[in-house]
Amino acid sequence: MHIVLARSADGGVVATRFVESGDDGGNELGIEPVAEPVSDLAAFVRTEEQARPRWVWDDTSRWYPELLAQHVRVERCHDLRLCHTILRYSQLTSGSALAMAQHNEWDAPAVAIVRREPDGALFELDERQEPGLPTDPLAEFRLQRAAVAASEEPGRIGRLLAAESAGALIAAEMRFAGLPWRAAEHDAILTGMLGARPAVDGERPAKLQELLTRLRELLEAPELNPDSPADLVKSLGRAGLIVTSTRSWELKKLEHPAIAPLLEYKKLARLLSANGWHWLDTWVVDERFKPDYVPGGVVTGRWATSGGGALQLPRQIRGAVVADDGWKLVVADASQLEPRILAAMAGDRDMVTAGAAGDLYAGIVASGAVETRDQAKVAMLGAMYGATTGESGRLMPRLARAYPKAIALVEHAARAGERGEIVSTRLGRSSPLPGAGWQQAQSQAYDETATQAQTARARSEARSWGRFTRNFIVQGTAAEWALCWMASVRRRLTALAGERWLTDAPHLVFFLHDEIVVHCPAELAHIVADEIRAGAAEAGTLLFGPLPIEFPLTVAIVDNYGQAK
DNA sequence: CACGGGTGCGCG
DNA sequence: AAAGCGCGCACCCGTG
Repeated sequence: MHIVLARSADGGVVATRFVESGDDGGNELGIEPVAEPVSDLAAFVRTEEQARPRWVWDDTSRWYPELLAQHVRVERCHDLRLCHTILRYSQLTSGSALAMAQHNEWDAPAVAIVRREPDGALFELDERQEPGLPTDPLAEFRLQRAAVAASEEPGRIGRLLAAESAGALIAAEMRFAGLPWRAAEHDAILTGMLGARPAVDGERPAKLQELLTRLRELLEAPELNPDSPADLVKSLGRAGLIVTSTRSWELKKLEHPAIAPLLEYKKLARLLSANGWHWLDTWVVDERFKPDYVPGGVVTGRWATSGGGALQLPRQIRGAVVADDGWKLVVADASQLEPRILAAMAGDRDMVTAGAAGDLYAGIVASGAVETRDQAKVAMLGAMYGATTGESGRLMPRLARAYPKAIALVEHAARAGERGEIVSTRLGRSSPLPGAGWQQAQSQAYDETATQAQTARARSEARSWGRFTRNFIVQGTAAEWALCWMASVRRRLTALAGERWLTDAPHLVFFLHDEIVVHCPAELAHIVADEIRAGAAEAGTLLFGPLPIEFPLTVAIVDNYGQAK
């Protein structure tokens, strides 16, 4: 059963039930649905949830947080906006009325309803301000059902929509629970590396100030601001150090007494500005880090974040992520996920076999394709990213001889992209088309009047788009695997919880593309680890059926995140 | 003063 | 060793 929730013009909530009608594939929605007003949303959802419906709503981020705040969880949902975006572009539904229709309000990104102030307070923004067209979830849901039903692969696209929606629920729940964060520990890390917090915001902490003073002396540049690349290049030049950029790896090649303190300054300045005390004040509230996850925020289907930089948490400060007393963190990451995804997608049995023993790169070396593990790794990255030069570019052909099926798959995706065509992931998320400027440059390149520079530029842009589509199928399918994994883990943890509320039982607290963190009572940690492993196996089957491919995990049971890996 | 592009670096 | 994919964020600096 589905229950569609909508907001009426007067701000009230209206619910409409759908009951599946036999085996018609879901296109027809059976008896004509009746809308009913809902006065107490939380109570309504809590009651109806016992029948395990799938809740249908415009944006999970606009409905679910307030339910969670009232301690109401839902098992399943259908996020209309996220699903609309998938169906709009998917090659599996390209002939549908939804895909053929003009762009409309469902193509617009969800509007954030809260913003975070530096003091940690939440600032409420207006509800969707843009006038737009009135959204009709019911009509949109019908269009989406029809698009899936008419697809040649309703199973695949249906699984993708379910996984994407589950991801939206998980994002809201992780935001609600937050990542356990010890502000005092974070402060201790900062103080140890930078010196005490300055009394006045904006002043440099002691260690940074010392480094700056030394740098200015060593470079004889009393006014130097190392945060300004232009200023730095100039000052280095006056000291006889000619550089075209101030990137760390570039500076490392130089021999000069100022280089070591400069690299140290850059490292500490980065820590201070990205994850210093200001970040701590803004994003950590009541010993929890609560970032805004953005499911589907990346074209490939990966999540993004908005504010807080949750997906870039530096290793330096992971020691501040500490489990509550009597609790543990179970940290699990999928080993070598993307190359394994590639092997599975291509059905390349030799590459699958190479990874079967645990270390795919070691397996590639054992097959004789390359000599060292580092070579295997660099060559695989080159294959997935489209390297043409350097060691990676040189090693790739050897990989192609050893694993023709896997390499042919990414080469095929690259050629399609170069021609301006669409490619798709395993479950049917499709790449966007290149922009109008790209198309125009390509057609002009074959024009007789095209200059050599124009032709070269067009070729370069074509190859660049080919690298994007080459990577899209792998990164996007890996993102699907991760969503299925996480959805499975969530289901298993919910079963484990019984009647206990979300944060009183094992629950997901972090997700990082191919890695998850579960916060759980210490005595359940080993059971949780088993469930996480079972979830990975389930995700593999969901995507690749009976293909005997393993997605091995590295699982660590720790007190703080810094201890993992 | 606000805005936006460029740079650099954190993560996968 | 620094090439090839996807991001977000802080900072600098030129422009309006």
